[in-house]
Amino acid sequence: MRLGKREKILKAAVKIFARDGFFNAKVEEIARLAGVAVGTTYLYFENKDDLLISIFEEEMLPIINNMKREIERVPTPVEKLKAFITHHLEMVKNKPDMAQLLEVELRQSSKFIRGYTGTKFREYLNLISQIFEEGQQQGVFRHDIKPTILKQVLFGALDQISTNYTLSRSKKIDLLESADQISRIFLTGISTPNQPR
Amino acid sequence: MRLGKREKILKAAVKIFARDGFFNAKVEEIARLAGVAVGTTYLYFENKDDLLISIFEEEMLPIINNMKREIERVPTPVEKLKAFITHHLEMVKNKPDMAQLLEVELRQSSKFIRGYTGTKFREYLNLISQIFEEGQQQGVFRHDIKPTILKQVLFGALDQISTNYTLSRSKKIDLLESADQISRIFLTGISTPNQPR
DNA sequence: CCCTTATTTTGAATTCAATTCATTTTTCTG
DNA sequence: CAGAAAAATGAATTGAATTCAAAATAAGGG
Repeated sequence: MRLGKREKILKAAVKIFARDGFFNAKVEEIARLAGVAVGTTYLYFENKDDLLISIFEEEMLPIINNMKREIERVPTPVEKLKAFITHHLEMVKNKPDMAQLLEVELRQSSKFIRGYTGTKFREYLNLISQIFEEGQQQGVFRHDIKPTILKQVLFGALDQISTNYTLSRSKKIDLLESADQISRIFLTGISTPNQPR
Repeated sequence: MRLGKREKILKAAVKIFARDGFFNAKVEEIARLAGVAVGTTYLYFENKDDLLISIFEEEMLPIINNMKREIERVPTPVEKLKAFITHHLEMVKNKPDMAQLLEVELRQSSKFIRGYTGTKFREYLNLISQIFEEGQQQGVFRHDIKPTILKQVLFGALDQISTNYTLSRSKKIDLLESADQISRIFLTGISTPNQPR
């Protein structure tokens, strides 16, 4: 039938994965919540891994689009990078279930582990390098840093902070403050030295 | 018996985990390679997770000690931090099996996921914040950055680079170059602004 | 409408590996 | 060396992912 049996399963999987974690989530539970038989799940997805990867790829779409919009809201590369950092951590705060899925659970999928990082993830990372390259062209960012390395370094930093936040039961950590600190470190770190006036 | 049945199992587990990955590794194989029965494994370790965590905690010991030695080799906080970065990535290069275990497979253990990060890991991270605090006291590092955040941000950056290296089949990535780039970004980022002379 | 064929769905049966535990083997003690 | 304690074994249990023969549903075609 047309009206999204696949969608139902995906929605259910997000909930169950978020509640129980990828590993403890039972395919049978997902099927039950979706209102289908276990076997049906395997009609739409190869296996549990594939289910997780599919969620990832699907959920990344709006996230990437949001981020692009957020970035284009401001004019300069410096502001764009700040916007990226802040917005990324805001997302972690606002959609903790999804964040947990993407940051923590995803790493448990063997497909992810085995090198297939997914198109959408790469696309997300490339937003960083694009901003950086733009800044280099305008002369505001240093030329002795490679965009490919920078994008990983910045993402790694953000991801570590996010993971830490997601895992810590008591949400004492102030993500907004973290965003500010990261911006400080990186913007100073990558900007061309001020001309001595 | 005294002569390390536990040790044998640990050694075997390192090999099998590295070869097959945590998830695909079979406890039976580990037992076979160690020359014991499956059941024996469960006499020394609670379960597969515990085996992984134990490897981690045990292998971290020499790594931390090495790192401490390496750091103490140089006098200034700036050089210490550079040493940390370089040495961390050198380790990744020299012990890829272990690196893969620690970076990638470890994240698949549900115990790790569920917040128990392990004492040794925290100790390793704290090496960073200690260096940084020392630098702050000496006035060479900025005071508007929190050591707790910096240690995560720097580790996250290193870890992302490492993971990427570990996963990429073709070892084209030059870790030494990455170390240099990371040093540049961070040292500029966290140092107190040069006095205009 | 009814029959036939194709498509979708089902859930019981299979499979695979982690974990358990009654039994056996080894070590220790007096 | 007997008997008790400790350590080790591996066949049996368990739990969950995955499969697949059978049932339900949809789609045509006359």
